[in-house]
Amino acid sequence: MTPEHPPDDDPDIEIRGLRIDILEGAFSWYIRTLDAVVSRDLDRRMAHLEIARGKGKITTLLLVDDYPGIRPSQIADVLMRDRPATGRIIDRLVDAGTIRREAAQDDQRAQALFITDKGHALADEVREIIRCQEEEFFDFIEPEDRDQFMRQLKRAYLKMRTKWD
Amino acid sequence: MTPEHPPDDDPDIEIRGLRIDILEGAFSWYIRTLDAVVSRDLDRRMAHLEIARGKGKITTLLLVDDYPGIRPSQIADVLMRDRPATGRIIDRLVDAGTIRREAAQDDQRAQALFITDKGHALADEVREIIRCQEEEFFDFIEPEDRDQFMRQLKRAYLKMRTKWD
DNA sequence: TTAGATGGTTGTGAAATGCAACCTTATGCT
DNA sequence: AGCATAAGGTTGCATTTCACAACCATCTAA
Repeated sequence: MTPEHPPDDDPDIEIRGLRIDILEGAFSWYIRTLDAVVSRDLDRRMAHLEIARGKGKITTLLLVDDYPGIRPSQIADVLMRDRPATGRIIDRLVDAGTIRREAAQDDQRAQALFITDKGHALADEVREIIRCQEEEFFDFIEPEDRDQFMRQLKRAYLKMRTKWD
Repeated sequence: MTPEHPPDDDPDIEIRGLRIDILEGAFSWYIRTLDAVVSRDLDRRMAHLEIARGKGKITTLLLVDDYPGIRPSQIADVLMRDRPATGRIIDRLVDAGTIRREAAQDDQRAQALFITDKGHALADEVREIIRCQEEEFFDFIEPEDRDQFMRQLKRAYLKMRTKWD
């Protein structure tokens, strides 16, 4: 406890009177905890959509919608996942009738992915759900903090990617 | 595209030349993406530890180590998970011989959890791994950004919790 | 003493994850 | 040309997770 600090500035984290040890200062803990709650909330919002649950389908769907003919390996690259995982995400989207596989013209090994009408409509729904969640769920972030927090996240993301590649 | 912005200030996110649609401005996307990579890294660091993988075991282990006699329901509260999920996390820790269940003295329904010697040693290993990851993995966060980013995360976490309760 | 709240467990069904092995087509080197 | 190697994708496998609902036991308060 360091009551000198204004509580909102660098608060000691205490949950129901419990301290969480070293995790209190760990980036990983906050990121993982935030993720769990955000993802659960998102799952619920998408529960009726037959592409609910899991972490690559939304991104994949929007990518295919925006880039007709995009290849699975490009998607894997964005998702930072291996190809089997990416392939299965695509499987589910194809099964749901939202996207379609074709052989790439210039490379017989590769596939070109295209959105279907159903998929396009779904993509719009998904965009709306994301928009809603950003508004409703993240309303706890003060307006004046939003830009800064977003900038931090973007920077963290970009640097992490750089490291990854 | 708004080239007026200095690239490091509010960068447009582009991955291998691909834009990610509405997700580019979505908190959820960055949190979920960061989580995936952080968690994978952590899994690898803990792969040899028989409590690897998953999102509640570390917190639970440290809580039991710090608060002898803590109850499952308290842990569920910290983890923001339901009791079945928490119960199974405890199962795994018990199976691994790291903690022990007893009946709570004051309430026959409840359990009191205690760390074992093995669990205590493991908790120390885990703390060390967390420390390492914070240093090595998150080295992409500039030193001068660390405090601020951490503050943002803590605030977000605290407010999210408030909302949750 | 009886109804309702609280603490935990079990059962179920649906998925996701990462890894390794495998097939096919391009590409590059000699 | 011809052969080795890289790149694109798929399949199989084993492990784990997740949320929800139903269920049993105990405690508490009207």
